[in-house]
Amino acid sequence: MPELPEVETIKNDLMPHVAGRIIESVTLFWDRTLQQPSKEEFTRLIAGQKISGIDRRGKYLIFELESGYRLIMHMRMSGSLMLGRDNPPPHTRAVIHLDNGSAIYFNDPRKFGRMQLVKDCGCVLGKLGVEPLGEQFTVEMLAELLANRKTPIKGILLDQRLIAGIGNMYADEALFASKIHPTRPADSLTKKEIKQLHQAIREVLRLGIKNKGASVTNYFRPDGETGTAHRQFKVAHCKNKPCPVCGTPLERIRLHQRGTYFCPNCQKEDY
DNA sequence: CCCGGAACCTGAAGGC
DNA sequence: TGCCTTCAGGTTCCGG
Repeated sequence: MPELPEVETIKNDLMPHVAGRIIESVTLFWDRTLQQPSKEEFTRLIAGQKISGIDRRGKYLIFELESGYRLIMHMRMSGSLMLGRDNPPPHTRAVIHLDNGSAIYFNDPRKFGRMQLVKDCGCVLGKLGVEPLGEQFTVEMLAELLANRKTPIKGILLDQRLIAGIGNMYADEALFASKIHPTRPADSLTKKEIKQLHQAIREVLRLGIKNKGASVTNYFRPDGETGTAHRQFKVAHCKNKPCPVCGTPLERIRLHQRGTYFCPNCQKEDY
């Protein structure tokens, strides 16, 4: 499940191979992968566009085109991008043909991933919250985001309108690292806990990027390799394993309709 | 405004 | 072995 570190890795891996290339055409194998504009307009507009760079905002990947257009992608649950020049792999939903004979395959078994071509990014990215690795994201800002909110803290971390890029895996990791129980009401966190959580969020995301993303399910890097970040996970997807800190069996609960992993000893429910 | 739940999808895993 | 059910979770939408 591509979250911020996975999308950042895709961006870094892809950049040297596509910067300066011209998109000759795009083939769609599953029409709903394209969100906007219409297939006809998209096909017409995308041909001949030169890629000047790639950016990332939250979990969105943004191809910057020299004309000013932006090709924005979201991998959702199972999407990944592959570089190649042979036959597209199984579950390829779209192919971006480049002018040197290579191609970017939009691979997405579950068909949840989306791409769209826009002139103004604002309508797609405008509602996103702060970049957790950016300078703007301070302890004070996190404190403001949590104030007066009764929602479980994990729900806040997953809300892309508040902080952009954290998903289920890294939310669990950040809460474990800061010893905070996932169901704690957001406004019940102490100043000290907020500071620990702030630091933990940045650390787990940076470690994820350093390890080229976590390949728990469908995530692959553009060269087909897996990331190694999941090997560093202390609780996420570690069902039935002992806590790496105290040895207590990790627990899994359902929160916000998501599997949530934590240590019942290190992350106390009461406060 | 907020919250919970369904929908979108397919493949893997678990139960019997 | 094989069929059937459940689960995986990012985002959007809808109803209360």
